[in-house]
Amino acid sequence: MLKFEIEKRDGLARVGVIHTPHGDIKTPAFVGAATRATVKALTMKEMRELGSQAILANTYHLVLRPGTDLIKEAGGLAEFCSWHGPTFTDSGGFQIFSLPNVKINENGVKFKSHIDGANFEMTPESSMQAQWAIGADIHIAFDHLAKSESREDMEEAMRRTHAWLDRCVAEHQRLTQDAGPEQYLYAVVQGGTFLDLRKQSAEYCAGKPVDGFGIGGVFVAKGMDEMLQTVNNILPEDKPRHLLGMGQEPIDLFVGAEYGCDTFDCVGPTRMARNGSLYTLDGRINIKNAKYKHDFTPLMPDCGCECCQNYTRAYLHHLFKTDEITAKVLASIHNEYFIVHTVDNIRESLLDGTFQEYKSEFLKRYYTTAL
RNA sequence: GUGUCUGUAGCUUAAAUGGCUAAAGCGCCAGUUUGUGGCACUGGUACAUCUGGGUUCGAAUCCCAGCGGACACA
Repeated sequence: MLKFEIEKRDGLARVGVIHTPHGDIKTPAFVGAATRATVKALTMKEMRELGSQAILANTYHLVLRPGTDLIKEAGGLAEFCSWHGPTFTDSGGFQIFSLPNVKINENGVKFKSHIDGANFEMTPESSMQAQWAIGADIHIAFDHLAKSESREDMEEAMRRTHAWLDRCVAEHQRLTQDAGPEQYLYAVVQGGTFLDLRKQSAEYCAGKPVDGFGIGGVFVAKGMDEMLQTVNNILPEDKPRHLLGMGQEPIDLFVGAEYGCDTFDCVGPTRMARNGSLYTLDGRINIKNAKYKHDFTPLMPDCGCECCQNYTRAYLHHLFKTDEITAKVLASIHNEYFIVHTVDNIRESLLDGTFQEYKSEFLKRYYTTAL
C-alpha cells in the first residue's frame, strides 16, 4: 500500500506526505504535466529548480511514441527522462475519448493514432500493462469519459468506469505479484456535476483495494466545492486524492485543497505560458500586448523565479513578438513556478492556520485587480 | 546608354477574354486556452492598384509619357 502520512487536518483539507519509491511529495502539491515525458519547453533541471515535486506523463502519448517497451528498456519513466523523482501516469482515457472516431464497447476502446492513423485498442488491462511498463510510481485507472455533460452520458460513463475499475484492480494485482509492489493505483471518481452520481461513484471507489483516488470529469470549476465535499466526505481519509486536470485557475487550487484534494495536475500553466498568458498576483496578463513594449519592470516583482529575477516585461514582450524559443522557456518557468508555489503556500498556510486569510487575500487581488 | 520585364495594403501575393462595395496570408491590435493540441485557436485592423494623360458606358487590367525596380547587352 502506498504510504501517505497526514500531518494536519483542517476540515476536509489536509497537509501530508506521500512516500513514493522515487521520493516524497509534500501535499497539497501541484504535479507538473509532462505529457510526453517532458514538461514542454523545460528541462528536468529547471523543473527541480522551480520547486516541482512530481511530474505526470500520459500513457496514451507514450504508447504511441516512443512505445512502452522502449521506456521499460530505458529503466522506466523516471530514468528515461531524468526526473529521478515521484512520477504519475494518466491512463490515457481522457485523451482517447477526446479523439474523433473512437469505437467504444464494454471491452475497451478502439482508436486511430493521431500520428499515423494506425489502429490501436486500449482496454483496462492493456492500460495497466502499459503503465507498468512505463513504470511511474502512481497509475490512474483506465476510465470512461462522458460524451457530454448530460445526466444520461454521465451515468453511462460512471457505470463503465466502475466496471473497468474492477478489471484495472485485478490486472494491477496480477502485475504486482509478478513485478513487486513498487507501483500504485488510483481509482477514478466520475459523476460530472450530479451530486448523487458523485456520491455513488465515490462509494464504489472507496471500497476498492486501491492506493488513492483521482477525481475526474470536472468540466467546470463552478460547483466544484460542493462536488468535492460530497466526494471527499466519502473517500477514505487515509488515502491521497488527485484532482485530475485542474489547476489552470488559482481558485481551483484553493477550492481543491480546502475540500480535501492532495495533488493537482494541469497542462494549463505551461500551455498559457507558450501562448504568452502569464500569471501575476494581479491576474493573468498577455505579455504580447503592446502596452508591455516599454515596460522595463519584472513580470512579477515579488516572484523568485529565474524569469522574474533576471528579465523585464519588455524583454519578454520582445521574445514573444519575435517568436524566440526562449520566450516559451522563460514564460513556462514563471507560470509553473507560480502555480507550484501557490500550492506550496497553501500548504504552509494550512500548517500555520492562516489558510482562509491567504485564500481571500489572494483571490481578491488576483481576480479583481485591473491591470 | 540600349533592350526585355516589372510597379496592387507595412511585407508576400490574388483578382479568366477590361465589368458587382479590389481578395488572402503575414504583420499589427485584442481575446481564448483546466486529465490531448511545441509555435495553437477566435476575432478585429489595412488613408493599397507608382504619377500624369489617353481609349472606353466602364481600366489594377489596354495605349502614351514620366518616375522607381530587376535582368541582359554594351
